[in-house]
Amino acid sequence: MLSLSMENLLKYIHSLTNFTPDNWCALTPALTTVAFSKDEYLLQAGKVCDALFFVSSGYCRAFYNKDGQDINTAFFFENDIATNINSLATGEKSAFSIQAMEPVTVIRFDVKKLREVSLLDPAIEALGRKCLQQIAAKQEKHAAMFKLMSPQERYEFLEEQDPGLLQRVSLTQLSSYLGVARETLSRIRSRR
Amino acid sequence: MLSLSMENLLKYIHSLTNFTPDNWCALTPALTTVAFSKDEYLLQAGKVCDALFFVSSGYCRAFYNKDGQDINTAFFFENDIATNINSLATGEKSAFSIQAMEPVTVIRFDVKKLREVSLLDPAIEALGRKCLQQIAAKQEKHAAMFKLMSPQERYEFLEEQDPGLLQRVSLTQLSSYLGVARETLSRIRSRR
DNA sequence: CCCTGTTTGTGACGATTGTCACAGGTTAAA
DNA sequence: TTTAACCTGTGACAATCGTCACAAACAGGG
Repeated sequence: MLSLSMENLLKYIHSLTNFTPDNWCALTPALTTVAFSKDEYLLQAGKVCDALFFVSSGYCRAFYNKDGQDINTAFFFENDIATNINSLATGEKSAFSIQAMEPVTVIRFDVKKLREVSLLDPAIEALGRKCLQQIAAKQEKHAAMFKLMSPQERYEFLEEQDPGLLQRVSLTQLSSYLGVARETLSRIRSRR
Repeated sequence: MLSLSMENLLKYIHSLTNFTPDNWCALTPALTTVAFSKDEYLLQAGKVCDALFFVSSGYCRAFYNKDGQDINTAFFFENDIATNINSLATGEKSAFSIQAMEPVTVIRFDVKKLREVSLLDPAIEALGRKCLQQIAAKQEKHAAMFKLMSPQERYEFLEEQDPGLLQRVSLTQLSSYLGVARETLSRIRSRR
């Protein structure tokens, strides 16, 4: 009997790639279900990232700390994958942290074990590539938002593309994600 | 006997992953060497991206067109891989173009053929994943630059991290890459 | 060598945003 | 209910940047 978290993950995997019960069996040794309470860290800046996290419930933020200030660069909701690709690939220390914003349950992919099981089953390698693609695509969208739009346009873009995010993330947290001061975001909201 | 371009590519591949002569033989059917003259398009906005380009000589830019204005989001020099991951993965039309800024020679990876040979040789799938990682890592760096730094800091960051880029890219082209007006970049330069 | 088109530098000015200060609201624990 | 901590709204002001206009420098073709 699968847990609810595992069922969500299985659905997610099937949306990406063909996956047989055998592939699933090969993958499961790399997986563990983990619960984080609010404000706990999934990944701390300065440490090497050695896992991917499939968010099953709750949500997280990724943030850099610049001169004592937090700057959010991503939010991860249900059925998103949170990780630091760079640190994962190179083994360098992570430049940002990932933190639970609510009580969160995730399925943790241990990278070391993932590498082992990838060798045994190429379907897992293929899944890894698909996940990477998803993450890269999400990054590219967010980056394009910054390069092409004014702060106000960025806000309006999110209203269209990701209204759920605006519902769940507080103004203070959202402001740094949009690259503006908290006060400016407050004014953007009030003038509409 | 391998061409110079192919030798460069082989070096690049070996820097990413272990690759046997057999792997190379399996890969070559997906490769062609292509020359572009200055201003020619490797990829046009509105068309679906069906290839990756390994830049062997010369350099290219990726740019969005917003309200008639070009906004550069990446430059690809020798031994970089230029493509649109999103369009490649989803089959959607590309939102940006890739254009030769000098006479350019590339090795073109045909995606359709790449998918065929990946099935035959898992080492090619693994190479694909490594390339994706590289591209995603590069994207993440550039995005972080935008989210964490002021225009002046971005310029100074490039001076440190990528001085070659500043040497080869004209002020006008560079300004949109840094997210500032041409005049502002000129002033940033003059006040140092 | 000159001419033409393109690129770069600079001044003036207005618009947008960040910063600082503080007031009103909300939430959760005592 | 009260209190304290936190989040949000708002005004004033300074700093930064974009826009417009034009001059200077540069590059390539005749």
